[in-house]
Amino acid sequence: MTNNNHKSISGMPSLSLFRLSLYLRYVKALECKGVESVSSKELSHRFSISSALVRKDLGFLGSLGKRGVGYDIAVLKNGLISALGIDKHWNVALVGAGRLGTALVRYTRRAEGPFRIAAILDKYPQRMTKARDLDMEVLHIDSLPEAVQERDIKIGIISVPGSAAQDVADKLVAAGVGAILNFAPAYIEAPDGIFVHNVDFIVYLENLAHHINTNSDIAD
Amino acid sequence: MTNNNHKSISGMPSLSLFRLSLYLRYVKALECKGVESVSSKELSHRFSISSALVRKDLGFLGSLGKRGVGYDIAVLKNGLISALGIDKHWNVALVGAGRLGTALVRYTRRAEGPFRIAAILDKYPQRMTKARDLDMEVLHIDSLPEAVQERDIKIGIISVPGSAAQDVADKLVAAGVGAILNFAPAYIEAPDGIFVHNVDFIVYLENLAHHINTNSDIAD
DNA sequence: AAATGTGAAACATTTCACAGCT
DNA sequence: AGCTGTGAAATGTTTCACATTT
Repeated sequence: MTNNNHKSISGMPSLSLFRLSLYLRYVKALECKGVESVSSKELSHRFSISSALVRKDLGFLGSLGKRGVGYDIAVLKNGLISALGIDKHWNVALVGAGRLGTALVRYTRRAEGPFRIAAILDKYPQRMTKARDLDMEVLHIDSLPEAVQERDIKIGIISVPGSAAQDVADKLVAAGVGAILNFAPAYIEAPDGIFVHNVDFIVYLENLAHHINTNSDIAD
Repeated sequence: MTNNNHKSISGMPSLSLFRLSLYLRYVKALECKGVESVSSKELSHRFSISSALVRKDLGFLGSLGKRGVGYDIAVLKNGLISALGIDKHWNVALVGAGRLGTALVRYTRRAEGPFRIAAILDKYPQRMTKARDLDMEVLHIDSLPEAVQERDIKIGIISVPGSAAQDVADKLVAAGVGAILNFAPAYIEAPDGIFVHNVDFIVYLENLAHHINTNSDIAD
């Protein structure tokens, strides 16, 4: 009975995948409290969705639940970790050692999860005094290819100014990463097969502005 | 012919709304270059979507295009700004003046958009030496209600540790904000009518890990 | 009795295809 | 000729409803 078999769930809706991460964090919290099992109903309340949707989401992991009982915390946690592909460590390169980049490095370390900042790079490594307390050398961006190869880096994080973002993305792709998380205020693209998430602060604020305007007419 | 009439597009798909922000940034860039008009085809290429979808999205703003020609840049820009509800300034409160918070403040200022950080708050304002170069007093979190009232703050940004996030969210809601942007590693909830975006770094990384695993079998 | 797992229905979003302007 | 705007079809996602299991 191996549990090393990566499920590799390709047909899962992308929103389901995001929710799996939320479930995992909640399940971990329950585990810390010593809880032994959880129902789709409890999860549905926590995240304001329907219990049927929770069951559909968890159905992608296989039949992990017990009818009449619920989901065993340990089984569910393992299933989620396996489905998310975080049952091993992932080395990450962070490009842009400014304030945001430094915050992200510290944040990743504190999370103590499967993600390791294996390299920090910048165009001006010597100027990055902000990053000094990170206990890690800031490399010049030109050493990206070697860093990615030698340190088996699969994911790149971009925290440079918007004007430099696409260029950095191209370099990350050329160096061989498989996915990019972009925090710069620019929509970047990558070739097929390279996954990109553009996380744009201003886009979220604009979204909220619209919602406030539309919902409750607080217009002036 | 007023152009102050807020369109208040309620029935727009939420993904369309996000794309409007992307279109706006691109349209602004074209405007700077002196371009006069743009087609749905060009926009569709830029964002790797179908041109029909672009036209559907822009259709929510009204019939702004000219058949056989395309969309006038100035007209489109105004339409997007109006639809997004950013044809006026929005005062924002940022809670959590650590590294991430400081980065977000500077980022917002640099963007020179409609969003103004009108108050920065923290549980330990005096300790926030990182925020010193922001040229703004860091207030104690207890003065949130007065700050929100006096400064007409409609949006709250949370950049505190995950354990404090829901508590801060509750305080923001009590103080009267209409929407919350949460960067803390916690899924926070708010009453109906208050919009929340949970932007969770780790969730994005887990998502990418899954995609890499699923797509190209780099699994050892 | 309680909760899962799942087809089928309902709903939402995207693409297709083409009529209608410029 | 070129491009928008838009019903209709296709696709994707969520909810419903209930048989099934503990």
